[in-house]
Amino acid sequence: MELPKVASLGEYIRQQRQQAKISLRQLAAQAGVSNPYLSQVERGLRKPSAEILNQIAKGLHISAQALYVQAGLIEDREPHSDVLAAIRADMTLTSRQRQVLIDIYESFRKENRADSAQPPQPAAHLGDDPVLPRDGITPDSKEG
Amino acid sequence: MELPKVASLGEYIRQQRQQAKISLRQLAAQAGVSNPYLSQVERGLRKPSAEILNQIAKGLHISAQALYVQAGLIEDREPHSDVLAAIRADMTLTSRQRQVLIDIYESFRKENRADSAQPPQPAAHLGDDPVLPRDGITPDSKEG
DNA sequence: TCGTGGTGCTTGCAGTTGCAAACTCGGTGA
DNA sequence: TCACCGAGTTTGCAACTGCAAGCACCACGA
Repeated sequence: MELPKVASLGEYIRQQRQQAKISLRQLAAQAGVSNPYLSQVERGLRKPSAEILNQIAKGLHISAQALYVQAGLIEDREPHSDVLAAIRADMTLTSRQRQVLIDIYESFRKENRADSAQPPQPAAHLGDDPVLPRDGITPDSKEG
Repeated sequence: MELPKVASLGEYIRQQRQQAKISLRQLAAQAGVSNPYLSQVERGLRKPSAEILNQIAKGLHISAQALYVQAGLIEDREPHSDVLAAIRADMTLTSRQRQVLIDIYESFRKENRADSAQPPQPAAHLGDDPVLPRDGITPDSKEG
């Protein structure tokens, strides 16, 4: 795919700028970028780097992530569930560990889907085996 | 975190890659970038665009935001370690499954803490053995 | 001693980013 | 009518990204 988002990225920036009631040159100055370049970005003629995006976000006093999402550089929400997003974002894990958790999680979901269309039923044959050290874990078995 | 910025980005990527036990070329292939360029990025000779960063993150199975933070493109105010919260909030899992995931996650973290003060260590001995559901899981452990 | 296949690194180049300078257009005052 | 000012835009260029091709090195087997 081309970059469908880029077009809207510029519009989004321009929109935000106009809502802030500041001129292109003003924003350019606040963001520390040149005004010609900002002009081109707003019109979708250039695809700004993340660094520039970051500066523009600061100039607009909005979150950089909002712009990254607009630019298609970040998924608005992680493609799958929040669990996967959280696992992926957890920098205290090794990639190997991450992969294990992801594999297990996905297999759980697949299993739940496969067993029947029903949501989470007993389906314990997987989780039945403690498998791992339970130290001071809070069972927290509140299933919905 | 107390991590420097762009300079450490390359090191961080290399570290993550080596922990995943994959070669530079492998990661380059998985990320869809050229291996010479990835080499330069890892050595801090080039500053990758957000798009490339995004692809590298996918190749490493880590969140793009983690890399953006490393690159100094995003302020690190992401509540990244919400794995437990996400797991607990996931209604598609059975409580058993939840418990398994939590156990594993806790053990991973404990292990990383115990092995040394450093966050992510090889620590493959846990992740290496799937331990779990061999139903439909694809461990996908594509290591060397 | 070769050849083969695996690392990672260097080089040269096409394409892009981002900027400085200069431009157009509309409004204001003498 | 001028000159001036500020809005956004166009142009030309240095600097950079990212890739293809190829290099250097090492381990292994014939």
